[in-house]
Amino acid sequence: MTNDTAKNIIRMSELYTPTLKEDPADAEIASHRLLMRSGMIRKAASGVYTFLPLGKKVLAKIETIVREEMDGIGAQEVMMPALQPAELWFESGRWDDYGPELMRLEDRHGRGFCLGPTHEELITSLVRNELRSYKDLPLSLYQIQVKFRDEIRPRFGLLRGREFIMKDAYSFHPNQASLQETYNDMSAAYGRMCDRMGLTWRAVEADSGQIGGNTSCEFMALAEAGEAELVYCSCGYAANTEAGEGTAQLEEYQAQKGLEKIATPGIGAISDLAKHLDTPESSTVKAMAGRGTDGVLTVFLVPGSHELNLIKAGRMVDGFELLNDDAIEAAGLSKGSMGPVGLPPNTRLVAEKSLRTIESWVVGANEEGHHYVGAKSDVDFTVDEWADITVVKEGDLCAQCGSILEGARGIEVSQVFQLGDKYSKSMGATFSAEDGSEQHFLMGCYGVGVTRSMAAIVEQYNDDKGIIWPISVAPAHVCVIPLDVEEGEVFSTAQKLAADFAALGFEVALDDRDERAGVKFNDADLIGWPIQVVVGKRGLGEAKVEMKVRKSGEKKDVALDAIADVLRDTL
RNA sequence: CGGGACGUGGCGCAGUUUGGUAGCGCGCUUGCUUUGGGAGCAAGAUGUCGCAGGUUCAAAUCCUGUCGUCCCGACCA
Repeated sequence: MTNDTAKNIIRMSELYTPTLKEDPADAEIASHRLLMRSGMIRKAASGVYTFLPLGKKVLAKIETIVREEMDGIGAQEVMMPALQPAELWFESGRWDDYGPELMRLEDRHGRGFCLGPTHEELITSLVRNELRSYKDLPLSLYQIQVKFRDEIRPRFGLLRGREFIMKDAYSFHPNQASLQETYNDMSAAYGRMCDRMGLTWRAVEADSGQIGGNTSCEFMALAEAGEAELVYCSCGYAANTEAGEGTAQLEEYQAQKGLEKIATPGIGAISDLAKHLDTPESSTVKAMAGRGTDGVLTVFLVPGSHELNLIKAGRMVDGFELLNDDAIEAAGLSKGSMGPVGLPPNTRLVAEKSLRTIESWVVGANEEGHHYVGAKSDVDFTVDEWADITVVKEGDLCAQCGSILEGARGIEVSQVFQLGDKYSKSMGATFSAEDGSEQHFLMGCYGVGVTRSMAAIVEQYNDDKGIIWPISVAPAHVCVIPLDVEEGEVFSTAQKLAADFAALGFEVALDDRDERAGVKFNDADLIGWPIQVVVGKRGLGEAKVEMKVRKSGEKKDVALDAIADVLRDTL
């Protein structure tokens, strides 16, 4: 055994891994509870965590996977500052647009800075001076670095922190074809990363949010604890519900001869209305009123079973905001019984396209305590525009193939965007094209939540005993557990096995603590080593050790001289 | 920011209703015994009861303010 090999063995007697018997009071979801209990992380403040030695090892594993995939598609690693001058954010306009989520501060001279929540500004300012010719394009740069976002509500441990580690990559292109090519390479690399981390995932169509741009795709680790909802279809279509499109399956309210006003005293909510009429919510129509920056009153009609998608509404009406209760009244409308019949003049009426599949609508009568049944489009009211404006949901029909969409929850572990020229234009980043003209770069940006991925993996790999790390990200491959650490055959055999495993290239932990068997077994299960090799007097009498596979729980006795081979075959 | 809950040794909690000067389990220290799934016995150490005011002879307990934390919502890579 060389000294180098010995140094690579994680000695539990010296390792700082304070495991907890009980769940911490402030941790709810599995990843938060188990990462805390296994001594991998500790909280410093709400949404701010320290990574202890084992947690740090897992992070390093994830980072290695990310690096290998980035390097593999020709992206180059850089390191940008977390502390960024405010001027760059003035240039892009995001000093104002980003809102309170941006961590702002001043230096002693009163100059403005922020702690970077993302790095489009920084990287654009970097390359605009040095990347001058189309001959140098395309170029992809990335970094793995800490980010800061002053989240409204940090939660779920590592899933939504105020400080977190992200891999962010940025690409620069002379034209759309080049951007598309890199975007495709990145997407493929992201899929491979998820696979290598062992995640069960789906790539979904996404909204591009605050980052800007148009084409965007999110990589979701499927998990009940996830904050995102998504729909997917057997044809391959998948989308975040905030971005996706589907056709709502609606039901016709009992055939009506014509418009009929009915009294619905005290009924405001769709659920109450549906109950009152003994009809499904999907046979009713809900109206939502708001105004954009142009001040025109706009009423959106969506099926009672569905929600209005405010992102889509905002895309149709610039600066759209829903009216509050006072404004509803001031506009001459009645909250709880709003509808398309008898709206104030000059109201813009937009209806969800799925509503075309039903003829006779149940709608509000714009009069408190009253609704209409049997309202018909083009007879009783006129829709100005039919559009996709609902939040898609499970059970809707796929916009691409017409099959029924399935629903799931997911953790957004990464996202790819095509930014276009949003930042190169606002920040004046240009290059000389082949024909000699000055053109704005087309950009892409690509993020991976490294710490979030770690939590997502635990969400998918745990049981009532603890974490079950996939081998690719485990803090070590195998833990050798001697049941006696006094001088003697048991301990010396365990030490030799650990050294042998390490010499063969395995990552090894040795639980050389003077603890009882139960403590070691429970900690090993909690920490989640993929393989445990137990060395005890009982087995050693027959020259055997016990190997336990954490994932399956399978235990078997293995002859000492065969254990290395069995280990290799199992890993 | 709205709604809800909670801050008591390192961790998990009781005690607060009805004020009387702080307790349990785990962990920690020492010793003996034990040793294949979170050991037993014995002896110990550790608390400005989040913080600041106030009421009272007396405050963990009542009142006011404040800070922190978690959950739901709005928001968001």
